[in-house]
Amino acid sequence: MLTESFKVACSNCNLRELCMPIGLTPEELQKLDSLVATRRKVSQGEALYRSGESFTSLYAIRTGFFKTCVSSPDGREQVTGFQMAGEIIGLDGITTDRHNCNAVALEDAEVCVMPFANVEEISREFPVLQRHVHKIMSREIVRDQGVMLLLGNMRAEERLAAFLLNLVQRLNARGFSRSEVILRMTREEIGSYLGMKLETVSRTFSKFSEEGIIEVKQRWVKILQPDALRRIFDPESAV
Amino acid sequence: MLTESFKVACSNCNLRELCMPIGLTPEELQKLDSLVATRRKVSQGEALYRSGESFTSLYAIRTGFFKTCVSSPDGREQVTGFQMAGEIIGLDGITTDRHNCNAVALEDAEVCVMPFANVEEISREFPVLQRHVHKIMSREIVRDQGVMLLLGNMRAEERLAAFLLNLVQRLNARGFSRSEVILRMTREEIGSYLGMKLETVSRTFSKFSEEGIIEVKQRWVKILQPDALRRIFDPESAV
DNA sequence: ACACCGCATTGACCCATGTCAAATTTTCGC
DNA sequence: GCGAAAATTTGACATGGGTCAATGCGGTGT
Repeated sequence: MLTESFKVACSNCNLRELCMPIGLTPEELQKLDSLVATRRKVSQGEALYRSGESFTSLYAIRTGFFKTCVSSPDGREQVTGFQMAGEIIGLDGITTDRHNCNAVALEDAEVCVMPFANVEEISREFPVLQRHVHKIMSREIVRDQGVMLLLGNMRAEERLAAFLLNLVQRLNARGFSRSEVILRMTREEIGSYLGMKLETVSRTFSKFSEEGIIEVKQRWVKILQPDALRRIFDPESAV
Repeated sequence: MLTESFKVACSNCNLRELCMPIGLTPEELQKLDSLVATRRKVSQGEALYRSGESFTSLYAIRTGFFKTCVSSPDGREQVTGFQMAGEIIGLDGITTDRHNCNAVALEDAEVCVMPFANVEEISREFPVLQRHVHKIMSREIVRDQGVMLLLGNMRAEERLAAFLLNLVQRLNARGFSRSEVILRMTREEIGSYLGMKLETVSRTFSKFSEEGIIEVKQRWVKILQPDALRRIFDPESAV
């Protein structure tokens, strides 16, 4: 029993700085512990939630890697994001009390289930959490605007360069290498996210590889010249 | 003085059902009145806020029409949305305490200035407002995902059809015609929003016009066959 | 150890949309 | 009102990325 409560406590979680507000006092931290009701394991390929299901909770990713995607009425699928440990998913469900996209695990994963009623209740008496929730939602809005910029204005190479840089930057913030990645998603999923076909993704990887900017072997990618990627994405930077 | 306080009161605003939670008691309504600090007029072409400016307030549009846009490091501009009366803008500033996009009036406009500190304070003691704020942010996230789907998967005709349908639907909710619109934005701005060039926007308008689906004369558009537009956007619907 | 199957790569060709250019209409400052 | 500037339309042509098809690679289960 003690071990159980120990296990689901944010106060003891090594991802706390990623999910939760920073610089909390011990008492504040304790309040946060009641946010998380349970944990839930999601195995590779399984959905954490699906579009249309009723919305009850937000989820903090503890381990694993997810994609979120929406589909058009005629079945075309758009990946709207890739999420990793420490990120919060489920925000799309708040407006209509039903989820508006699918969240699928790209590798075996575990999430902290935070009933949204808890989140709202605790944020009312706890301004630091309230502000944090607002920031998380706003951050998602800003991220989405960045994706629109990619999709609306950038060419294939720029999209893929931006994608790789973003990915390693986030992995690096979690203690992984800033130059090597094992992609958890297929070429088709990358393409869907970036608004291009899987063949184009593959070709663009090959092109970067021929130019010596990266080294690719299937899912494994090594970034040899990060500055070259930055320059593709933003010709002015790092010139 | 009385007239002043009368003027900025949500409780007397005819747009209340659009901006604010519905079904409030008179006392609740009165609480809401302290949300809005002042009004601000923005004339056509002027920015309500710009990327990089410090964030202090959300804005409820009272009259007029806005676009929001982000730019890439090398200056390419992406319109991320068009906003009309009753809609809330400024959410992008919450994450970093700085605005992350520009909001520009496409016609003379007036907004209600809601200092975000007020919003947070009042929503702490007022769960209905708290929920409402969360829903507004979530709605924006869902809208953005829909735009990603448009940009990532749809062809020019589908994008423009979806754009027109969305626009008249929102105007209709505000009491305007569901078949006639005067566009407040240029072909270039529509194109930027939809990820296509202004020439393509113009050509697609002309194509719809030749097919008898709409009638276009510069900024004035009349929708003759809304079902045809729906079918373009979603081949299954309304067949 | 082998065979299968999903994923990735590569090539050849094509098309939707971008690019460039010119003519026309509308808007707006003076 | 007039003239300049901006917005729109339309045409001719170019091209990035899509489509279709064949091959290669590697992980998985038996």
